[in-house]
Amino acid sequence: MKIDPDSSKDLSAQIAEAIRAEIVGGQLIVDQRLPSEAELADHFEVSRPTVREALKRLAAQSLIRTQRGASGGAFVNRLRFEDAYDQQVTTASLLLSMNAVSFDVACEARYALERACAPLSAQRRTPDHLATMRAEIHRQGQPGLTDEAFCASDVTFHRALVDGAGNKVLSYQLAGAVEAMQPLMNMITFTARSREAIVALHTAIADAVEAQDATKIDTTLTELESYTRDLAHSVVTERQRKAKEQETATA
Amino acid sequence: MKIDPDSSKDLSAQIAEAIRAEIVGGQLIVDQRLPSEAELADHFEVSRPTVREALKRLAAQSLIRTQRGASGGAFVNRLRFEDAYDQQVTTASLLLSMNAVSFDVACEARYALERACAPLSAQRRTPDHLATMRAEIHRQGQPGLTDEAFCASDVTFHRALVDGAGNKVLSYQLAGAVEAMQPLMNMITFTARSREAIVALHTAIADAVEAQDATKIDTTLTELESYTRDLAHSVVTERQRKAKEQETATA
DNA sequence: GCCAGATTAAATGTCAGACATTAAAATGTA
DNA sequence: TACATTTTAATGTCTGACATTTAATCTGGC
Repeated sequence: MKIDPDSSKDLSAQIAEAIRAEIVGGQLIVDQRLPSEAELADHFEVSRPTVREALKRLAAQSLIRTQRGASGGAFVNRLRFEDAYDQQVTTASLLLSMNAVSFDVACEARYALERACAPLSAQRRTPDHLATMRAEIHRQGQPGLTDEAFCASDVTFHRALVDGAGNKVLSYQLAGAVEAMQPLMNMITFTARSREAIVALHTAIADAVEAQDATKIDTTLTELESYTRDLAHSVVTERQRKAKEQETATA
Repeated sequence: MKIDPDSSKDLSAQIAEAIRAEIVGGQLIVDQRLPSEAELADHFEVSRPTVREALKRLAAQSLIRTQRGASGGAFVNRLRFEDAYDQQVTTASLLLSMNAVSFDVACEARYALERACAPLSAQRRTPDHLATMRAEIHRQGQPGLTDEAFCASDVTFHRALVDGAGNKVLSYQLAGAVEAMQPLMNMITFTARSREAIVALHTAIADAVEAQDATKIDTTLTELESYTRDLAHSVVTERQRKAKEQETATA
C-alpha cells in the first residue's frame, strides 16, 4: 500500500484516500479483509485512533464494513444499489436545498430524465408495474388523503413508471432525483382541484404505458411538467400577494 | 440535539446520524459552527475520540468542514455540485464494477439519459458548447491519439452536449453516469476503423446541435448507441474465439 | 470418538489524559 | 494608529489502558 508524505491534509484523510484508491483500483476486492487497525497503524506509522478515523471515513461511504470479535476486522463492502440510492437521495436533497436550485430547474431535470425511460418502459413494463400505477392512482383519488401521503403516492407512481424500463442503473439514477425533489414538491399544497387534474394526467400515463404508446407517455409527461410548473408559479405569486397585503394592512 | 439510547450501533455512528439529521432537517444551516469536540463529547456523554470519529464520518460526506486554531471548529459545509459530482462518479463506478452490471444495461442507461437532454441542448446550446464539440471531434481524428486520450475526449464531447442543456441538475446527474462508464468503455479497444465511424457520428451530432434539430440528435445518439453495443459484442466474441483457439492449441 | 460447555485470543469499541499545531484574537509598544 | 508579540481556544495526534464481542480452541464427560 502507498505511503503519505507530510502534506497539508489530515493523516486520516490521506490514509482513507490511499485505501479508497486500493478499493476502486481493484487491488482490494469485495469481502477481502483489510489489515487490523494495529497493523495499519504500524504500516502507516501513525497511531490507532488516526487509523480509526480513516476507517470511519470509508465506512461513511459504505466502502467498508467492520466486524468485532476474533477474526473480525474491516472488510471491503459490496456496494449495493440500495445503499448508493440512500446516499444519492440525501446528497441530491442537500444540493437542491443548499444551492438555491430553482423549482423550475429541478422540475425540468426530473421530467427530462423521466421522459428518457418512457420508451423503454413502454416496451418492457410488466403487469406488476401497471398494477402499482393503477393502485396509486386510486389512492390519489381518495378525498381524505393528506398532502404528505399524496406526495408519497406520487413518488411511488413515478418510480413504478421508471422501474418499468427494467434497467437498474436507470432506476437508481432517476429514483434518486425524483425522491430528492419531494420536499420541493411538498411545498406546493395541492388543492382538491389540482389533485383531480394530476390524477387525470396519471391515468393518461398509465393508459399509455398499458397501450405501450411511447409517444403518448412522452407528451403526457410534458403536460404534467408544465402543469406542475404553472401550479408552483401560482403558489409563489399567491404567497407574494398575501405577504404584500399583510404589509399594507400593518402599515 | 438528540440523545442516543444504548442500541446496537456504534456510538460514533449514532452521533453522526444525529448531527446529519440536524443538517438535512435545517436546524443547522450552512456555515454554522457546531459545538467544539469537547462540548459535543460532554453533551453526548462520550469521549472526544468517539466524537471525532463521528465528525470524520460527516466530513467524508462533505457535510462538514473543519478549521484549526482559535475560533476554529466544525462548520456545516455548503455542498457544492463539484463535490457531489466526485462522490457520484466513484459511487457509480463501484456500483458498476461490484455488481456485475452488464455493458448493455449501463450503455442503455447512459444513452437514454443523454437523449433526455438532447431537446434542451438543441434549444439552448451556446457557441462555447459547439466550439468544444468541434474541438474534440478534431482531436479524435488525430492518428497518434492513444486509446485513453480518445476515451477522455469522448467524455468531454458528451459532457459538452449535456452541459448545452443549461441545467445544472441534469449535468450533475448525467455527467456522473457518463464518467462512471468510462472504465467500461475503455475495455473496448478502438480500431482505426471504428474511430472513423464514431467521429462521423459525433460530427452528425454536432451538426444537428448547431442546426438545433432535436430529432436528428436523438436518432444519431440512437445510432451511436447501437454502434457502441455492436462494437462491444464483437470485441467480446472475438475474445472468446481467441480463448477457445488457444485452448484447442494447448490441448 | 463426539458433543457441550468453558476458556482463550484477537479483534474492534471506548475511554482518559496529555502534548503538538494552528490561527485568530487580545495585548503591548513605538 | 500601526505593527509585533503573546495569549488562547480549537483541532490534530499520540500513548496506554480497559471493555466488549466473537470465533476458535481446549476440556471433560458420555
